[in-house]
Amino acid sequence: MGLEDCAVRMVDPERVAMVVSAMPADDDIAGLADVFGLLADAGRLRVLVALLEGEMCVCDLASVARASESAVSHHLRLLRAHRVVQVRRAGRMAYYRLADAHVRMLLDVALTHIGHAPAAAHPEHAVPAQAGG
Amino acid sequence: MGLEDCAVRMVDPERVAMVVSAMPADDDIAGLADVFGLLADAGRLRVLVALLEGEMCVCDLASVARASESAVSHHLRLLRAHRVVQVRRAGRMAYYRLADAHVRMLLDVALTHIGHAPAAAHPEHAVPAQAGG
DNA sequence: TGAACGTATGAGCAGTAGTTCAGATGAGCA
DNA sequence: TGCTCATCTGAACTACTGCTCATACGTTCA
Repeated sequence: MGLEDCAVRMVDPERVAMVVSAMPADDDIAGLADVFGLLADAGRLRVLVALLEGEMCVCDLASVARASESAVSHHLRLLRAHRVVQVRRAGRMAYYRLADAHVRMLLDVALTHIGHAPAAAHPEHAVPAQAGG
Repeated sequence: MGLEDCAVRMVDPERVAMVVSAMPADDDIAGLADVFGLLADAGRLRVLVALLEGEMCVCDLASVARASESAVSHHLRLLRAHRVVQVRRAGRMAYYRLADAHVRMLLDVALTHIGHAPAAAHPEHAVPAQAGG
C-alpha cells in the first residue's frame, strides 16, 4: 500500500506527531469502533436500551425492538460474542441482560443527550449480579 | 411484513409495555444509531480523536488517520453532513474542527474507558511529568 | 496566464452487515 | 413417545459502506 504517498504531505508535522502520540493504539481504536458498531443499528439499540432496565427474554425483546425473533436472536448472538450481553437459561426460555459497564455508560450518555432520562438513573430496576444458581 | 406475528408472542406483556413506554421515539433511536454509526469506523474514529485536540487540515488528518486524503475527505463530508465537524477555510486549506458536544462527550467516555485519558478533557494528564516543585 | 497545489466529489467496486427463510436443538407437557 | 414451544443457526439475498480512481474546483505563486 502506498500510504506513504499520503503521509508525506503534512502542513504541520509537529502537530501531527503530537496528535499521533496522543492517539490510542490501533487495537484500542479498532475495539472502540467495534463497540460503536454494535450500537449503530436501531434494532440492536432498542434491544440494548430495553436491557438497560433489566433482563428480558428473546420474544419480549423482539416485541420491544419490533423485529422478528430470528433477527433479534442474531443480534443477541453478536452482542454475546462481544460480551455485551449475558444469557440466563430457564427451561426453554433465554433471559438476556446487559453485561458491559462501558456500553451501559455509553448508552447512558447518549440517552441523556437526547433529553431522555436513562434507566440507569433508577438502579433499583436493574438486576444485580446473581448470587448463585 | 408480518411483524405482528412476532409481537403477539410475549411472555411478560406488562413489562414489555413498560419498557416500550420508556423507549425513546423512533427518530431519536434512529438518530442515535446514526451517530454511533459515525463512530463505528476506525479511520473516522482516528480523525475524530485527532480533532479532539483542536482543528486540523485534511492532509494532516489523513496523516494521523493513515488514510488517503480522498478517503478522509469523504469521511469529513459525511461528518459535516451530520454537523459533527465544522470547516474553516484559509486559502486553499480547509481546517476542520469538532462541532458536536454530544459526540465529544461520547468520545471522551469511550477513551476514558479504554484507559486513555482524553487530552481535551485533561490536558495536564497527557504527559504525566513529575511535578516536583 | 498557466502550472502546481489542497481539497471536493462522483462513479464503480469490494467487502460487510442485516434480514428472512428453513431447519435444528432442547425443554415441557399430555 | 410424540407434539409444541422458545430459541438458535446457517445459507442466501439485499443493501449499505468505505475505498480507490479520475477529475473538477478554487487558490497561490512564478
